[in-house]
Amino acid sequence: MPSLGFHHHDHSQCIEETMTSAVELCRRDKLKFTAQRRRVLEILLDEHRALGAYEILEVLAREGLGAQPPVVYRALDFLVKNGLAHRIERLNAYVACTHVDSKHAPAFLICRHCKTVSEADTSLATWRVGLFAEVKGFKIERVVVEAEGLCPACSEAA
Amino acid sequence: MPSLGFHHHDHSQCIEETMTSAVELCRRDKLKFTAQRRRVLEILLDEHRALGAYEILEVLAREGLGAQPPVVYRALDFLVKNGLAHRIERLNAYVACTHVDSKHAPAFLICRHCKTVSEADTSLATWRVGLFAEVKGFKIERVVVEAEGLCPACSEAA
DNA sequence: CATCACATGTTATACTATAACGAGAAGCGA
DNA sequence: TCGCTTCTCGTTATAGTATAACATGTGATG
Repeated sequence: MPSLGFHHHDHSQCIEETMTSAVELCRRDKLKFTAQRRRVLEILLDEHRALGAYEILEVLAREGLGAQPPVVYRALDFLVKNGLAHRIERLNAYVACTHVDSKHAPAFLICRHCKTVSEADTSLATWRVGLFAEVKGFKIERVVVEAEGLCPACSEAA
Repeated sequence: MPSLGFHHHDHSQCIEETMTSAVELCRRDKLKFTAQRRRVLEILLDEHRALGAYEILEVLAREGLGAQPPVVYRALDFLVKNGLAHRIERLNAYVACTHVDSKHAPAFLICRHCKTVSEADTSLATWRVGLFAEVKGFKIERVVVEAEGLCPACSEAA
């Protein structure tokens, strides 16, 4: 089971790799990876943490890249639609995807204290629900799996 | 695996039973099942559907049971905290619980068309996530599992 | 170079939720 | 019964999240 999140890791490399994947993905799919979109992804990547749309907007505004809500929501829509970021429903917030390119049914571990988000690229978590759905003739199109709790670091601190 | 939702069923009985369970639960736990709280639960029970807080508020307002947002949010907090209702994160909306009394880690099937919500009282859906969390030393406190798609009826209609 | 699709800028507004304060009502021990 | 605490309720104001709608710009393609 792949992982990433609550460990120390070479973060600048982690950012770089993801940005590279993103560029490639956009080239492949003929998508426009504009400055705004690029910057929003960078902002998300800076922290393995869920950021609210307005938090991101503040940064963009400081940098002169857009000052109104639609700006950031459009960039986020783009990133989410193309699998470069995910929306965390539980928090009305957004995180960079840490498994670009694999088409995934992600599950998230959300620390309620430090808001760090760890993504499991696993469709496994969903098969039980799938089974249940089948019984009822329900056609699943998307599954949200979000676990909230305490990450190792915050767990110790407490 | 227990179920309920996309079938025809004796709805008035289904409401009555749930209200009875709620009354009993409140007596047992010495909770005050006030008129407002009771009415909000009834409103939720009327439909196996996720209702927004303001939708509920409209009904309350028409009936003179409260006109301001805090009224409905307080009632919903009470119901959710005591397991009589659930919040659907995906929709920022609320549904009556269909498995009162069992302490559950519910999973939901949400029809994106008719907004009907079916609740599976299953901690099964979560075990995979639990495994993943264990690996990472994460302490899970709550898991949100919400599947979105098309229910049998809407599936046929399409 | 005309045009079409898409990206951006901007204003206004809708929807969701909570903070904060004061007044009433119920439970409980002295 | 009194006084205390705790919970419930009413109300105002405001915070936080998201989108509709319309105008403008820009780049790719035929």
